[in-house]
Amino acid sequence: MLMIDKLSSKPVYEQIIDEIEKNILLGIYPPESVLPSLRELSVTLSINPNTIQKSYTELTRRGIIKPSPGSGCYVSPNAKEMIRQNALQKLELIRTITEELQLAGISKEEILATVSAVYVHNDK
Amino acid sequence: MLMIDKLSSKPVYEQIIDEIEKNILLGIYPPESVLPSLRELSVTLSINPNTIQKSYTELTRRGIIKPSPGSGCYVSPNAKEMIRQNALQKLELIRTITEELQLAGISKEEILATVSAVYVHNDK
Amino acid sequence: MLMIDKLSSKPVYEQIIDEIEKNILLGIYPPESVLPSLRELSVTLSINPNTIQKSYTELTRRGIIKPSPGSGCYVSPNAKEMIRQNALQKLELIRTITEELQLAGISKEEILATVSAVYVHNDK
Amino acid sequence: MLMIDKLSSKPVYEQIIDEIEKNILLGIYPPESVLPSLRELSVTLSINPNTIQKSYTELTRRGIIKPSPGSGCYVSPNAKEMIRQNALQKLELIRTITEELQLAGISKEEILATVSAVYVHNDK
DNA sequence: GTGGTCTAGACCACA
DNA sequence: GTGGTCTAGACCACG
Repeated sequence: MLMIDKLSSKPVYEQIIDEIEKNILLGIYPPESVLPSLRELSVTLSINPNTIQKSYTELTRRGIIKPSPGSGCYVSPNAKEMIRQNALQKLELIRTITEELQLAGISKEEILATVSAVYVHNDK
Repeated sequence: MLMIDKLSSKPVYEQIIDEIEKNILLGIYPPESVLPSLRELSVTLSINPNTIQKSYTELTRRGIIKPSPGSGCYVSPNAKEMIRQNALQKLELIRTITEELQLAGISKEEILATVSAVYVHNDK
Repeated sequence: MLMIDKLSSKPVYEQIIDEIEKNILLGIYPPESVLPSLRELSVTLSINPNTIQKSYTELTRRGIIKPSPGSGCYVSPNAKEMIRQNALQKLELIRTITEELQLAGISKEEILATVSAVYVHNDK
Repeated sequence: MLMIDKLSSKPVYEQIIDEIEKNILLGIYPPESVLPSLRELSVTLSINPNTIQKSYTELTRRGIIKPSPGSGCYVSPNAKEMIRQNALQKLELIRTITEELQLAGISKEEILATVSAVYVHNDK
């Protein structure tokens, strides 16, 4: 099941992408398996099929899923690796925010502690 | 004075906010000093006055500047502290992104290195 | 017998057509020989009979095979010639793509090299 | 003016992409210039704004144009180079078709002649 | 049934 | 005004 918050400022289609990537990483959607159909997700999430389609199109462009019209959408064999590659681009975002924080007088230690806390927390 | 990139993906009004905050932190706009007028910025930056106005309104909301009807806007006495408090909220964003990166299989070291690189680089 | 990749972006029914044409050209399906039945292909390839049917219908339309009610489909005597004629239409597609490549600044030599490489490679 | 054939099998949004790329290559839309707005194109071409949007989104993804919400879409400074890079992927398509033609018994010379004819024709 | 394209019309943030 | 997102509903090719 995908968790979508329609009131979030993050676009719904991006939330769907993130949730599906998460499920693939967690093994809920294993490689080669079939994803829920556009219409099925549309009904269960109460979201317009076009919005789901937009998410699937982007996932396809990233090489994470593979659509087969008339058959369904399948998780790519190398989906996890593709997700990792796309995630690396977020490091650039980290860099940008860090620059802003530095300028505002936030110490390096505060940021490093925030990052480390995430890893420590989930290592339990 | 203010460096604005109209083609940036960051909205112009946010760029103006960031630039003014930067100038305050650098002491270019000292506490109690008067900021450039709406019209002045509008002309020198070739930017719609409504956009400047939006930036000033947001800076006022954050307690960083104070409007003085008829005589422009002034830098708040505690502007630097207000900027720092607002920046702290961005740490939450760092946390969210870090969680996504962790799930995608990015190591803690990669993120810490990215953050450290920013501080090392600007300490030169 | 037939190599079908269900995850290919090329529709399955087109893959079937191409594979059958290939087998005819290679002499695996000689003129006047009988083709595998709909049910047989459907079972061995795990493909919907409607899809096989669509391929056979198209091959019939092209004059490459001939249905014989009650006793399967037969390879036309002039099948190879019909295949060649249909292939010639693809030259038009080559022409269209070439025009686009030329406009984009791709040199003639790059395209000629690509084409020649295919023939050299398969002449081994 | 963009030439769009709504009856073509090629999707309208792809035709729009191709036409805009063509105009950029021809210098009709110079680097840094503003493209027609979504609504303007929608009216002049009698095509739904969402379809135009889809084209602009893809052009943005390819790094050919740069949207600036509230201001318009601008041609990237390095648009021509980005178009060339994307065009190179079409060489792979040429390769695939050539393989099919070879299998069908089409000689290398026929294909080379087709390609050369395009360049000779437009060199006049 | 599936994914892919297109239209129509609405709402939002931004300039 | 601009681009971006979303909904609603239709049609197509494919399996």
